[in-house]
Formats: sequence, C-alpha cells, structure tokens
Amino acid sequence: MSGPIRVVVADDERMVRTALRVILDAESGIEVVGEATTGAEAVSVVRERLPDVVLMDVRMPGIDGIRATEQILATLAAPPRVVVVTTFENDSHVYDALRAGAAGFLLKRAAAEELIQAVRLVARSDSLLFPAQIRDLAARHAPAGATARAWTARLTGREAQVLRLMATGRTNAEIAERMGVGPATVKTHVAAVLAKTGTRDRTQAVIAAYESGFVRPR
Amino acid sequence: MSGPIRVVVADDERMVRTALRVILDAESGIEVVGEATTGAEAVSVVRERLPDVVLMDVRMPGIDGIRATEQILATLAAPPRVVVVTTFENDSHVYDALRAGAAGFLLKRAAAEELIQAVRLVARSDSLLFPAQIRDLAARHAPAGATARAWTARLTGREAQVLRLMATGRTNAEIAERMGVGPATVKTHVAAVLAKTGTRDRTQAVIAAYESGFVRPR
DNA sequence: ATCCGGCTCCGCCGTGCGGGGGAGAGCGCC
DNA sequence: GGCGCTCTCCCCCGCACGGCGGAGCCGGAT
Repeated sequence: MSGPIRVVVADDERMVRTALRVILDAESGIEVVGEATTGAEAVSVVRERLPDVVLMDVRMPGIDGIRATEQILATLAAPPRVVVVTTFENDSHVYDALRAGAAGFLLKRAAAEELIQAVRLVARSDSLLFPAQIRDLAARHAPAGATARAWTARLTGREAQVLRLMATGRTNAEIAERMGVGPATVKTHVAAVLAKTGTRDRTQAVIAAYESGFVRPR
Repeated sequence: MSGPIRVVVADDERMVRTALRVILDAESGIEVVGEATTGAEAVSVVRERLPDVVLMDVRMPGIDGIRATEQILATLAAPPRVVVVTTFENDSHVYDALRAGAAGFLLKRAAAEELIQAVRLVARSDSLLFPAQIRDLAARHAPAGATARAWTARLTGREAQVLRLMATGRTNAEIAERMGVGPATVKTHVAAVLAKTGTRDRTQAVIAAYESGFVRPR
C-alpha cells in the first residue's frame, strides 16, 4: 500500500483550509482529497474518501471536532489517523481530543515543514505524535487528565478501537465484523483491554471508559 | 414495620434544618433522627441512622445533594426514600435529582402541612411523589429531560436500584448480596430492566444509563 | 542478527449471563 | 373479594464471554 498520502481537511475557516491545502498539495506524495466545514460533514467526507490522515479543527459549528473524531474512529473499519489542529497552545479541548483517540495535534501557527512532517509521520506510524512544544505541554497539564491520558497511552490503537466499539454495546462477533478481523482476534484485544484497565469484564471496561472520559455521553 | 417515620435532614443552612426539625418533631409519628450539612455527611449519617426518609438539599458544599442521593441509593441495601428540597421552582437540578433516583421534591416555601404530608406519603408509597405545583412544572420541562424521565418512570424502584448497581460493574451475585436478596431475584430484575430499556445485555443497559443521564460520570 | 511489541488467529474450558417458562406472597385499588 | 402490580424465587437451556496457553507474521529497535 504505497501511493500518495490521502488527506482530508476539516476546518470551518476557509483561510485555514486553503492554507493547509496549498501547503500539502505542493508536496509530492501528499494529496488533499477532501474538505469539510463542520464536524458532521467531516464524518461523511471521511466515510466517502477514506483518507489516510484527517486534519481536524477542534472548534467547529454543530458537531465539534472531538465528537467527529469519536464517530470516525468508532464507525470505520479501518479508521484514518486523526490529527487535531488548534490555534491555542493551551487549548484544553486538545486533551479531550487525545482521549477521543486523536493520533496527535498541531498548532495552526506551525511552519509548513512541520505540517508536512507531521502528516508523513502520522501516516506511517501507529504511535502517538507529540510535536516538540506540545509534548511537555501535555506533561504539564497531566494532573488534570492524568487518569485518562495514562489510560489511552497504555492501549494500542487496535485495543482503543475495540474499547470504543465495546462502549457502543456490541458483542465480540459484531466488533469483529465491523473491524474486518476474526472473532478470536477481537477476544485477544478485549482481554488486553481488560488487563490494562484493571477491569474484569466488558461492562466494567465500558464504565471505566465513561468515568475516565475516554468515551463521553451524548 | 410500624413505629415513627425516621427522617434525616441534610441542608447547609442552619435555619432550614431547624425549621424542618421543629415542624417534623412536633408531629407525632415522625422523628428527626439526624442532620447533615454537606453531601458527604449526609451519606454517612444516613448509613448510621438508616432513616425511612431523607430530606436533601440540592445545593450543598462539596458533594452536592444529587451525588449524595446517588451514593445513598447505590450503596445501601434498603435505601431510604430521598426527597429533594429546593428553593427555586424552576431549579434544573431537580430533574437531575429525579434521574438520580429521588422519590420526589419539595419547595422550601412549602407550608408545614405540605411538608408533613409529603413525608408521610413518601414513607409509605413506592411511587414517585409529585407535589401539586411541581407536577405540571415537570411536564412543562419534560422535553429537556424527557428521555431520562420516561426511562426511570417505567422502572420500578427495585429495578432502578439494580440498574444503578449494574452501572457500578457488579455481577448479579454481588448485587444480590448487597441488596440482601437471592441471585434469582436479581436476575428477574435485570431481565425486566433489559426489557424495559430495550437493551439486550447488561453492557448495553449500562451504556443506556450513561447516555440518558440516569447515571452520570465522575 | 536478534529481540521485542503489536496484530492476527487457533484451540479448550468453566461460568456468568440472558431467555423461557412458572409460582407464591404481599399490597393497593376498585 | 378480586384484579393487577411488585417482589420474591425456582427450573432448564444455550451461548457469549473471559482465562489459559500456543503460534505465526511483521516492523522497528538494538
């Protein structure tokens, strides 16, 4: 699976969308395949275009970027990596986004090279992306969302995805079908989730997911 | 089980506590067996005195009346009926309290006779208490919390209690032990909860409880 | 070249859970 | 007194779930 990295840009400000598009389109190996101006639109566009990476604004009208991220990660069999784009360095919503399963985040004032680098990195890596300045920023804000952060950090991508699907009330078989893997695989992931979260059954795991803010009501 | 109706009063304002106490103590067949000034204190006092009725202020320092209500209902085998006391007619927290399992609510400006009547009614009845003015008030506010209200309304007291314990991740056996009944009984209640909530297993029921606001994170 | 972690599966086995019934006791209501 | 609801508890049955151990594959790190 090579070919260009397919990117979808979701931001309600036209200027930002345009800026991201020109920077990325100018880069060989990266292709912007879609744009969205709301969270709901982002979900449907992602569903259509099936990109590798989504650049998602946190603050958007209607469904915000966090809920959009949740929906994308929960409903797609092979979800793209979501990078949250924010204006403010100390945006508390960033931590919500991370809990929601975002792969990383990026400041809007980042240089073009940083943006490109971030997209490439996140497209091939399965690990969380922590751009320089933000990494220790997260560390400093840790006390507030420490539980949830430690939580998600310990879960692998697949495990987090399985937990999100568990929190929709699905059985192992249904999760397997939706993720396009065998039931045995799902069982393995579920077992890993239970072990890492210190819970004894799926119900407790889901409760923990709610209590920690890993998933959120409504 | 006759004898006087045992009441605990929880309110951070001394004047309110005193007023409630003198009114109720003057009445034969009603006995105020404890007072609390915070939510946390309310929980411990209720645990000690095991009253039939708790008059609970919504707004208190620390743990508020709603969380205190939740904790009382979830942790006691035979929980008392909780009546929420509020100053304002259109206090939105009242609906939270109802969702939390409060048996009814009362305005602080209610007449002494209304108060006594309410305590007697709630002490012997298992149905929700809707004092005159508040009943249609609830109807008018229905759209906002309609889902949750309709939800709890359809559940019997025992069923609601079981659901709350389910939402703490307990097994049927543990719920049975805590409630002081047999496991078979719990199974019956769980089955009723699943049927009434339209869910197929305990995990889905717990999710529904969170999504509807019947139980709340933190 | 080796190791490690993540993802993908395979068995086996015990059991908690949920579905399907039924049944008796208490109680408020008409 | 009879009706209906709630709460209590019983049976049997099938299955999804969770615990256990094992295995192969891959990519990144050392």
